Amino acid sequence: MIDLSTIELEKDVDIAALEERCRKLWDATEVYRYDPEAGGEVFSVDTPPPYVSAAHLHIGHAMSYTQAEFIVRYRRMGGRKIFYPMGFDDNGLPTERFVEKTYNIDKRKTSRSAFRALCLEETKKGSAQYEELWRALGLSVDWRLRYSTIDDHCQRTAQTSFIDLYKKGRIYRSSEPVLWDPQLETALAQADLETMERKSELHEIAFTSEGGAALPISTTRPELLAGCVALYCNAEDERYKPLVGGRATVPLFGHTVPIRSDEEVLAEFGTGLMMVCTFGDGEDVKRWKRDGLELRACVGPDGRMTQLAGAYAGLTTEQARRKVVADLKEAGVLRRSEAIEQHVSVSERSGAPVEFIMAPQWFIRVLDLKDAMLKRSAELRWFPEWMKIRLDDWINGLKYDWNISRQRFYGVPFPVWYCERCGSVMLAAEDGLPVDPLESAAPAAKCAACGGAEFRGDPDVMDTWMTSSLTPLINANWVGSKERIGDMSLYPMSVRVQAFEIIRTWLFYTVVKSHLHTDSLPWEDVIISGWGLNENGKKISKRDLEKFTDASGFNRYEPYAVVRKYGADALRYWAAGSHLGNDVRYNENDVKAGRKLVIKLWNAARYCLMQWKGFDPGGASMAVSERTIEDRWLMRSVQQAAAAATAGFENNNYAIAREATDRLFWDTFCDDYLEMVKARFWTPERYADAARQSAQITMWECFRTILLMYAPFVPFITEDLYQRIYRGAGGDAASIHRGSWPRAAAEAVEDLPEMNILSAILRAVRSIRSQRRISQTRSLAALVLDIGQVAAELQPQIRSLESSFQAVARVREVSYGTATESTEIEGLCVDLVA
RNA sequence: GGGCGCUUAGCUCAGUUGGUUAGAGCGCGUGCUUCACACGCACGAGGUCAUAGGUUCGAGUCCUAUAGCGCCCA
Repeated sequence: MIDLSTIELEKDVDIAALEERCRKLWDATEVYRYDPEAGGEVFSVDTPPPYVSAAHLHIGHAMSYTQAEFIVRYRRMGGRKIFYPMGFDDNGLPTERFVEKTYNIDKRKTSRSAFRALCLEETKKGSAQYEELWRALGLSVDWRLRYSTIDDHCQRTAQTSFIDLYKKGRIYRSSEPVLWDPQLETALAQADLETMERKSELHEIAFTSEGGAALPISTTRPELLAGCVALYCNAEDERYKPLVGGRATVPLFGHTVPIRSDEEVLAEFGTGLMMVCTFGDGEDVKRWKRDGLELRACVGPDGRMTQLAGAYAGLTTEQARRKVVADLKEAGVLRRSEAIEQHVSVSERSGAPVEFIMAPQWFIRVLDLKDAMLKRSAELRWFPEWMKIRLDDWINGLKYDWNISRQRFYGVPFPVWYCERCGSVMLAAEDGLPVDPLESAAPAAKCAACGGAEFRGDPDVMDTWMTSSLTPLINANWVGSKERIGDMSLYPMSVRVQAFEIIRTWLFYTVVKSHLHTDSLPWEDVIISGWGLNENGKKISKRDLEKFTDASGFNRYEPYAVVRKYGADALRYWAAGSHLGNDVRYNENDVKAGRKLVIKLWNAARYCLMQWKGFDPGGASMAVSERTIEDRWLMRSVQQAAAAATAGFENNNYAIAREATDRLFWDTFCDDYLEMVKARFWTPERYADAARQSAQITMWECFRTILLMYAPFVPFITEDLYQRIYRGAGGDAASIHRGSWPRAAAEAVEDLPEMNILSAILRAVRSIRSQRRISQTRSLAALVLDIGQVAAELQPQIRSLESSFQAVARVREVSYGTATESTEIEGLCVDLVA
């Protein structure tokens, strides 16, 4: 005999204490531990390693990580063996930028090792903060699987990737114009660019032909005149055709450049004459490479004009532009200037407009992989499906090979040395990775090519995506690091969950890497989440953290503050409200709704415990056919809701599951069912013991199912109630989160059309009481049923439900006669007699 | 300029393959001290589904165009 009467739930739930109890329990019992030896199919999860540039965590981060976690919890309850790691990206530009700002450091005036030490320091602080938040939110991560992109294992993986691709002939080193951030002074990849709209001026400037004629060109960048190396017109353009092959003189600077033509110059655009400089944009680069033009680099790596710019040397491009325009005007060769809206490519990290700079860099050849990548994209299962187009568009729009060199300090070094004499490349030995070639000697004493004995380590670091594109291989311990848990049986991983703005970077690069290294996809499914938006419909950002602190010091965008005020379950509940792939506007009120749910679950449990007096959950069950109609109806509702929730989760659409569970718990279970059965306990003299037992067993089973259905969303309250009520009563699983997700019941409950009559009466009675301002619970004398107009076949059903009517109407007797209040059942009228 | 998404109640959002009278939460109004919960319950008000056409017996749902918003790319 299991005695439930010893369980006591205090009247007011202490949410903070409850969540703390759960965290301790989960830690102590290692509920979320990945056990390679356990049975069941693996479910492995690849989630974004966030940048750890410290204190910028907002409610949007909390939302997106929680959404991914709903799916993990569902799979865990479904019996899958979960591999759920957490990574931190503490590598690359964002961290460097953060450190530069925090310590007010100029990277040119410090050493690589000193700077890296500061980065590591910040990284440590940041990741500790993240881990604390993730734990507070109840993310069911196995923290032993933590990685950070700067740790030895990740560096080893990234360097191995480099060497593998080098040996496969996928990587080449080339000195050519590359996308350049003049503020951070590093090369960039196409994916590191953003487009910015700005106001600019289009100037029409006259060059001079050999015959002395004015040749006007249109440009937004007159400061590049010093770097002008050619003029181009369309090959069919009659105006300029005769000049092709000749030369033109550049105004202000006086050097002459060839006049050439090709098919692509638009005769209709501007003056039909185009100036090519080294380098203004990708068009210039293309012609320079194709036609073997001269090189006149007039902008340096620091974004300032070079000596080639003569009087303008040392000025920033902005300053030079203004001065050149003024000088052109004075020289009388500026024909007109027109204000225009311009779209410029800027560095995602610094916001600075990019330049093209000549520098030797490492590239991964990807342009020849477009078709293969489109095929991979088609092989992936996308949730939601239409997100696939975003990857396909990106692949189709690729213009450059992937430049993986960055002229920065803090990142994974290239495992490469160059022979000082002949420049040959020497790779590190794979068994000694990771290495820093600036600190370690080259692996051989002599250059294989020339016999030289002097080597120089590559001073650059890898693009941060070079490492993060390997997260599936990092997790699956591709390189076989001894200290790591996990092996290649985890690979390809089950799912990648991420937001859409990094499809072109993280997702694309990861697919590239897996294709090249393992000739496979990195994962089976990809789930793309939306953004949390602030009240203005913009993506929640750091700025919202600064803006929305109220008088009491509470900031509704600060996840910790929200957890303290409403509880982690409440925040999670809000996150579960957005449908997959959709953005959701943040609303503090929606978090409050989550808190209400927690309290409601608690109170429902208290109520059930009251009614379970004398009930032995370990005793014999009751066949469905022996239960009352209300009980069978509840069971059927539970089965239907569980099926709907399961279908939602199978499509990774957790919001559908939450909605189905809400309707079941709030409307069906609390508002209707519990009210219907109260009479069995309040007026026991009117009911057989079997009717009470039927209710007790049904409540016991159904409430447990409701807790299970809510468990992925509100893991704290459901765990606490499970531990207090069900665990002691023969619940075999140590945690509700290891319990089984409700599967389709073996014994399906049949349709119960007569319940429509009962709920129609319930609603009619509530309406009458409300109109007459009678308390819903006050016992009344009689319910009068007027069934004269009711279809004949319904009449026996109505008479058979008499005792149910008496219970829901809370009357002492049911009688038949004339009544005036209509119901949802055609012809059926009712009335109440006080 | 191209692509993707969005536009449904005051607010935040659902609305499955086209099918009775378009739903939920919050907010609002009225009532109920009710013996799980007033952080509650009941009842109610509130929508020409962005606009204009079209297909159909029937359109929030499908098609076309337009406008506005968001994101991505030139």
